[in-house]
Parts: sequence; C-alpha cells; structure tokens
Amino acid sequence: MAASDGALPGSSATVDVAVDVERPASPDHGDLATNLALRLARPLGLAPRVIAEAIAARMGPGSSSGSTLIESATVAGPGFINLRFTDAALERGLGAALAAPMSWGRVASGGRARHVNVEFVSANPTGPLTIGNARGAFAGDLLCRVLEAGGQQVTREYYFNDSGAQVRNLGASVLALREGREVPEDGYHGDYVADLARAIPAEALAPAGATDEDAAWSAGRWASEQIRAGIEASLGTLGVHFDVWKTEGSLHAEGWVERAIERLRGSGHLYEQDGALWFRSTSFGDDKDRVVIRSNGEPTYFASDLGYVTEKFSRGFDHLIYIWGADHHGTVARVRNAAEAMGFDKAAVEMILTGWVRFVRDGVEVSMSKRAGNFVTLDELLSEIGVDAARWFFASRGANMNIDFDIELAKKQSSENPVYYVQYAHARIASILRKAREVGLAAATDLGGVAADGPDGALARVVVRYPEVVEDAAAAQETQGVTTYATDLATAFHAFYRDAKVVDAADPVTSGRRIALVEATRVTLANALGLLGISAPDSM
RNA sequence: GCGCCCGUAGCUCAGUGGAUAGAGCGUUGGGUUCCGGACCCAAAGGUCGCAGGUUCGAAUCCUGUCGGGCGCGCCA
Repeated sequence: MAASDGALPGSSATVDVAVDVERPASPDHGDLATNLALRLARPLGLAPRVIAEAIAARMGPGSSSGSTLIESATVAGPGFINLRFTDAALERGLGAALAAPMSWGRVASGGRARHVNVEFVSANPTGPLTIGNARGAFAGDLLCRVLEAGGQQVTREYYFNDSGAQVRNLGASVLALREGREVPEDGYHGDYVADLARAIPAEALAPAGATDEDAAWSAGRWASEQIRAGIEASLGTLGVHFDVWKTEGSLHAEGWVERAIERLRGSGHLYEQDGALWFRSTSFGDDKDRVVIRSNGEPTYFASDLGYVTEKFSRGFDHLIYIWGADHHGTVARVRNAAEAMGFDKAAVEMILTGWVRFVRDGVEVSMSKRAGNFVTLDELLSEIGVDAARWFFASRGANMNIDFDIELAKKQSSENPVYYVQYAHARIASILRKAREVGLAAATDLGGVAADGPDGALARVVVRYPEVVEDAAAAQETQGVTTYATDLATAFHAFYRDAKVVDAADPVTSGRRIALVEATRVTLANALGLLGISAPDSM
C-alpha cells in the first residue's frame, strides 16, 4: 500500500515474501510485531527502516488504513514494526471469553472436520500397565485433546494381540501357579499372575483330558481379558478413554490382512524368495525388503500392520497417527512405504515417537522387567503423585524428548509443582468471586476502561492471547505451549491481585469491571487446564 | 559399520530464523493493617556440547565432530 501511493519509490511491482507476525518477547515491543519491512528490504532495494516507517505511518490511528484495534504502530530495532492493541481490541477478547466460556479458545472447524485416528498405548494384555506405558498414555491423550481443541474429530484407538504366543504363555504361567508348580522360565512372574491363578473360574479351564496346549490357551484367553479390563480401568483413572479396542486377531478373521496383501500384490510390490513373501520396501527408500508371509506360511506382524492400515482407512479417516516408543523408529518407514504402495496417501500416515522416560527414585534408576515381575505399575505411580501432577509433567515436555522422572522428587515437590501454582490461581479467583457475590457485586457488562494501562491491562493482555495459544498447540500437535501459557496467566493474575482490589463496595463500577476481568481469567485458566485434562478446583 | 532421536542455568525442562535465551526447583536477601502467604519482589547463576557454513539476523537451518540413547530378525 505504501508503494501504491508513492511513499516508496520505484516499486509498484508485486513482490512475494514470507512475513512473520508474532508476539514479541518483551511487552515493551507491543502486542504484535512483524518483520515485514526486513523481508521487503532485499526485493525493494531499500533500507528496512525506511520501509518500516512508511508502512507504520499508514497503520496507526487516524491513518487511511488504520484499524480501530490498533493503538499504535512504531518502528524499532533493525526495522520491526511493533503494533499495540487498543482497549477496544482487548475488551473484545474478554467479551468473547465471557459470552461463550465453553468454546473460548477452541478452534471452530470450518466445514467438515478432519477425522483423525490416534492409536496409542497398545500394550499387549499380559500384565498391568507400568510406568513405562505412562509416556504413551499421556502423550497420546494430550495429543487427542489438542487436536479436538483445534476443531478436529478424533478417535482414540487401542490395538492389542489377543491370540499370540504371549497369551498361551500367560495361560501356562497361570495354570502352573494354580497347580502349585513353578512358573516356566520364559513365563510371567509378577504377583498379578498368582492373583489370576487364584481367581480363575472353572469355565475358563479346559475340559478334562484337554492337551496342555489347549489348557494354556483357554486360561490365557481368560487371563488376558482380565488384564485388559484392568488396563482399561487404570487408563480410566488417568482420564484416558478409548473409543475403539482393536484386536490383531480380528484383522485376520475379517480378511483385512489378506485383502491388504492382495492390494500390494496388485500394485506389483510383492515377490517370493526362499519360500517367503516379501514387500519390496527398498523401492520406497527403505534399507531392506520386508517379509510379509514367512516361509512356514505364518504372516508376520508387519502383515497385520498392512491389514490395519487398510482397515483404518476403510473407516473414512483422513489421517492416521501412531504413537510409538522410540525403539520402534525402525518400523516407521516400512509401514508408511507399504501404505503408499497400497495406494494410500503416505502423508496421511504419521508416526510420533516418544522419547524415553528414565524413572528415578532417590537418584537410583528404577529398572523394570514385566516378565521378571519387577516393575512399578501405573496405578502405583498415580497413587503416589496424583493424576494432575503427572499430566502436567508430561504436558510440559516435548513428546520426543528423553526425560527424567524422579518419583521422590515429584512427591516432595508436589506442593510447589507448577500445576498447583496454576490451580491455586483458579481457586483464588473462585474465592474472590464468592466474596463478590456475598457483598452483592456482579460482573459489569460494560468493560469500558478495564483494559487500560495498569494492572488490569497487563492481565487482560495475557487473557486475550489464549485462542492463539490453542491454535498454535493444535498446529504443532504439542502441549508445552499450553503449560507455559497457563503459568504465565497465573503469574499475571497473582501480580494483578497484588496491585488491584477487585471486591470494593466503595467503588462498585471499578469492582464490576474487575469482576468481569477476573471471571474471564478464571474461564481461561479452567479451559487451559481442561484442555490438558487437569482439574480446575474452586478451592484447595 | 549404517540409520534415527537427544545435548540449553547447580537440577528438571521450555524456547514454530528475530530484539537483552526463559520457567520451576534449589541458593541468597526482602515483603502480612486489605478480596486465599500453595502468594509477591529482588539477586546470583549461560562458550545454547564443539567447529565451520548459509544471512541483515542462528539455540533454531546445512556440514562435520564429540557425548548419551535407540534401531539395524522369516521377533512382537
């Protein structure tokens, strides 16, 4: 625009540059900043500050292109243009939070929402979930929540094997204990196996005269379903609820694996060698080809993957996300390659690999083996540190990061954990609002002036940022930004509380406006915590 | 050997190419006449593993290198 009215010489041509608009780190730099002029400097052949001055002059109040939402546009540093919101812009944001608290910050899906399938945990039911499964459970659920907040439709899915050798093995271990024998060397040794041995009902036992093999399968099927139900209950206490529990066996029984293989064969990417059936994964950049059907006629786990991808897409999902441990990174390429070979969009098949959690107790790493029965269950962990603290811990760290989790430290610091800091701010506000009701004060509908400079404006500026935080989190598929923001908002509130009196019968007008501001803050804190699956208590 | 992930304050971690690299914990010092002191204010603490490169600008992108983790089955 500056070019078209002649303020900038010799540049009526169209230029195409990528421009960033962002939140400055320092409040001194206003509410928004753009590097527009820095990016235009090269194509226009002009000094960045010259361009910036010309543009800023046309964005401020009273200018032809000025907005009622922009208080000022100033040039700073090498050529940044810093914008400052007007009170009206801030009040519009507060008003939105107060008018529709439930949807405040949630991104409305324009048109048809993208359907996403998120598969996570997927631990086979041969033992209770351990702290080793915590990462996947929380990372998966947090991802789902952030996608939902971003306007997408999410299906949470748990995949497990109810018919593999592990099940027979489990059954053999249960039967051994029930009959007073030693658990086989390669069997399962946890206390839960003994519990199952005591509880197994007659119906789950094979009829007299059955082979040991049949007896083990029968007991194993019963035991694994008990364990699966226990896993579902454990996840429930974490606030993680799955929409679909899918078995590997069903993929074979319903013909999905077979159809997937035919699909691959039809595309010419299968060949036989050494009596086995191979997928030519190397055609897609993998380091080696992969066996689909073993020479003994048994399909591989990879074959099930093929069937599962096909089955998932048949349900109409636009996007598939797998949450896997970092040790599975070697299988990412082959599954995505196979999806492509079967004619699906490779970009629609996404794997998120979680980093390792090194659990530590009093400085000593907690090592675990499910088979040896030497492990800490998820239930035990949660009973020690609480769901809210655990959720916050994982939400505030990148999913792919290797992290340390000191259980004793988490317990010891629980009262100083950032999650309680944020919850405390919420409880404090709830208390203030109760107080206001007691003295007959209510939120003002006219916010006029509440967002002016001073403690009120500083708080309002943080509150109105919330929708952008959610949008960024959904786009990045990460939650760290939400925890950081929630902490910032709590800090802003505590500072406001120090400097401003909310409930003041002597000044009902200011009180009314501040009650509205504080209520908007409470709604925002509650929504941010809710987005992470963390409670927002009215007292604590 | 090849491949992938990770190296940021004493500790645990944020930081989608931007301005003076942040938070919590820990350390040091200070703050209650008033709506919740699980709070607030201040200070100390950094070669962003190292070395090059790309550019107006790099913790961020590229290359190399060191350190840690993981993976390289007709296992799941």
